[in-house]
Amino acid sequence: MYGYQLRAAFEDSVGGAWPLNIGQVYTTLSRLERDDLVLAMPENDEGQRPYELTDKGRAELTRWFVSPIARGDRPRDELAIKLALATTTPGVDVAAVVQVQRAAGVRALQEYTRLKAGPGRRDQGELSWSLVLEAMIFQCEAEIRWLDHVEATLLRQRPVRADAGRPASAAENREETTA
Amino acid sequence: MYGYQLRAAFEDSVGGAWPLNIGQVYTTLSRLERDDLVLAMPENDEGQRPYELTDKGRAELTRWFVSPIARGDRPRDELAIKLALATTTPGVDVAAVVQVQRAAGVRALQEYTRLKAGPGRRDQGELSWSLVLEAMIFQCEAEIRWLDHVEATLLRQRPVRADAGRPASAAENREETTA
DNA sequence: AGTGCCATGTAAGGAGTTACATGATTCG
DNA sequence: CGAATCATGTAACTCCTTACATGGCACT
Repeated sequence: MYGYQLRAAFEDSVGGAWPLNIGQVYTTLSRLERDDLVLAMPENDEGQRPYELTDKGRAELTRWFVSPIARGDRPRDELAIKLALATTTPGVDVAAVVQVQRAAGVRALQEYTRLKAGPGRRDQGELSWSLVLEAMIFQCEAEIRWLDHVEATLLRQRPVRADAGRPASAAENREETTA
Repeated sequence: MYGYQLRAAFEDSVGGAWPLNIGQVYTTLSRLERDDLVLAMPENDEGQRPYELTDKGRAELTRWFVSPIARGDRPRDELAIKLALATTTPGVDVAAVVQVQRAAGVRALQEYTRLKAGPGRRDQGELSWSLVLEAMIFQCEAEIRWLDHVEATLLRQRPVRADAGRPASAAENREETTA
């Protein structure tokens, strides 16, 4: 395939959930060629430059498919980091942070559910796209459950306060937080 | 705080789940200073260079705490992408990919559970660290449930085959897949 | 004639990584 | 004395992003 086709194939598979920048496709193909994982063919009559997998590239691809993704090379979970820092930073209303994020999660879940119930696609990418959508739904549900768990933990930790859920004022932050 | 302290504070909060490279701390502090979000103080007697939040920086920090993390700026889910591509790439044994990943997920979950039941830390970072650990547990459980769901969907799609779960051989990949 | 899509790239920058260099202090 | 830790940085690189530049081709 050539660059544009690769992007189209990727975005078709994930149903447009993660758009892929075309510029990155070309720079990545250059690196792959440099590392002998793909081979650039000469430009054809239509002005396109298709690439082929080398044996090394095919081996690497197979390795990727058959090895599990290690826990270690997962990206950091920004939400978990935010909550962890919120509990260790004075002057931050953790309960408010939890509530805001939970509401956003519920909204996202509704949107996903609406998409899933929606028209459905009549093309060959339907299966892969619905798998991706369901992955997002499962993740979103887990996030909401975790936030509920966090809230319960906080209530167990410090007893209920009358003003729980109220956002911290800028004034309080100025008074209580430091670099 | 100065660079080294910031890293220690971060790693304490997340319980060492995500190590933070010290080099990145300094380059990031430089960018933050350039953007007027922090202010570098002169080197003190112990040869340390503490930083202070500017008003702009404090406002940005508050904004981060009180706004939910948008769905759009989540990193791509490599596992979902792998499964999506596996279903659209000829010659890939999707069931085998699911099984390998599921087994890894179950192993990870056991490890997390062991950690949670473990000694526990007697310091002030105990709460935030246990929240992070539980976030990983919830995510891991969701991943396993999703993989089970994918497997069920595949069985509904194509009927059961006698050799399901068998990894694709390199030979088959060579014969059946293309760039 | 202009708009939009196909198709190829480049440039600049953020965020992350590993690796390296340098000096002070502390501990066995 | 040597090794580890504290503390500050730099360099090179990957991956990803936005933005820009260029040219062909099709459709109104």
